[in-house]
Amino acid sequence: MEHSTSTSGFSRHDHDACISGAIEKAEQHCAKNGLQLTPVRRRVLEILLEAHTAMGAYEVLDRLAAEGLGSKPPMAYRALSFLTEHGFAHRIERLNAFVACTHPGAAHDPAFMICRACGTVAEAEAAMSSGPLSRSAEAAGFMIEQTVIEAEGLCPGCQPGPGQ
Amino acid sequence: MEHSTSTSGFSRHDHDACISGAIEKAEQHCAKNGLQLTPVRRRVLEILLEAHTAMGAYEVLDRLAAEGLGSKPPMAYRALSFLTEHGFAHRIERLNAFVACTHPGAAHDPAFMICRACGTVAEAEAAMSSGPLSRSAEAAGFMIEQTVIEAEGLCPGCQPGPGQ
DNA sequence: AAGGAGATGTTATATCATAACAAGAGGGCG
DNA sequence: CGCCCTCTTGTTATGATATAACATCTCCTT
Repeated sequence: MEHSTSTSGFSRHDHDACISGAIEKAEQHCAKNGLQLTPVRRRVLEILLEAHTAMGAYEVLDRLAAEGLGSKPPMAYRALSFLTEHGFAHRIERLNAFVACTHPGAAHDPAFMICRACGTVAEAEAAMSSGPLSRSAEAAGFMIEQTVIEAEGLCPGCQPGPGQ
Repeated sequence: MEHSTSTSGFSRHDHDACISGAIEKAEQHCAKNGLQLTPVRRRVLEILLEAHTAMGAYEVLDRLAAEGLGSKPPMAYRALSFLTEHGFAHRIERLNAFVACTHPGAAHDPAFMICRACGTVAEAEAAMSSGPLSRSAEAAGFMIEQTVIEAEGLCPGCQPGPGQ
């Protein structure tokens, strides 16, 4: 497996297209599965997509409140739950924060690279079935249901070195 | 502990020896590196080792308070910080909880298997350098400093099926 | 119109974590 | 010894994250 495009979070890209594309995919997925992408949910997804970085629930809530879409914690948490349950966003445990999924719809076992300097979060495929953890689990007889795989470090743009 | 063995790390082992061994290793490491394994720190490590499962900071604090070793959150958090900073314990991000390290001293990049039924946490070597995340990071030019690898699922003893 | 399912709005509270400052213990050294 | 320095402990207060519980509303179905 090789798909360097899945790690494009650190490279330049057409951000408007990336946002509208993700929204469109979410709409299609909801239409197909009888889910409601309500105004609040849609707006939260847009907010996450625009940020292109992990945002805390209260940070999202502040934006919602500023737009009159809700002012109490459950409003943000419920929208974020909906988005994460249906694969439109992911929770980053390390940061207690949320990030829009960069390739929604595709069944995946996500892994994240978090830049500690600029806060950018890039998503990659974990392909757990081939990893060392999977082998440990098999050896121990452990049945994996969900995985959290998060790497923290420096993205290419934030690394020191010649030319910086 | 009333029993010298228990089912942990998903397999039976001599729990008393596992505790005393870990404490001894911690003492040696501290002596060698000029660190102070004070009564509170030592007791918190023992508590984590006895539990052999992830414990929340306030759960640890309750135990400390019952023993007159401290009653305010910073007491527990400071001891836990010391233990995690020096590799005697690990934080489980998924659970906002802490677990004693099962093989302290060895340089490692830990991975965890968390049983959602019984709460047991087993530690495995992640061997990140050989995993898919490492390849994605290399492809993206991302410099990994720390990793969080946590699998949630069912341990052998909690899986449904014949004979259970 | 009645009823159900899902979504929203609100109150209150639970849970997890740290900033900031005061005070003690112990060592090194003039 | 007396002073200073560092580390640790003790305490107050607050910040940050998250959810339980219940009332209401909308829309669809019957």
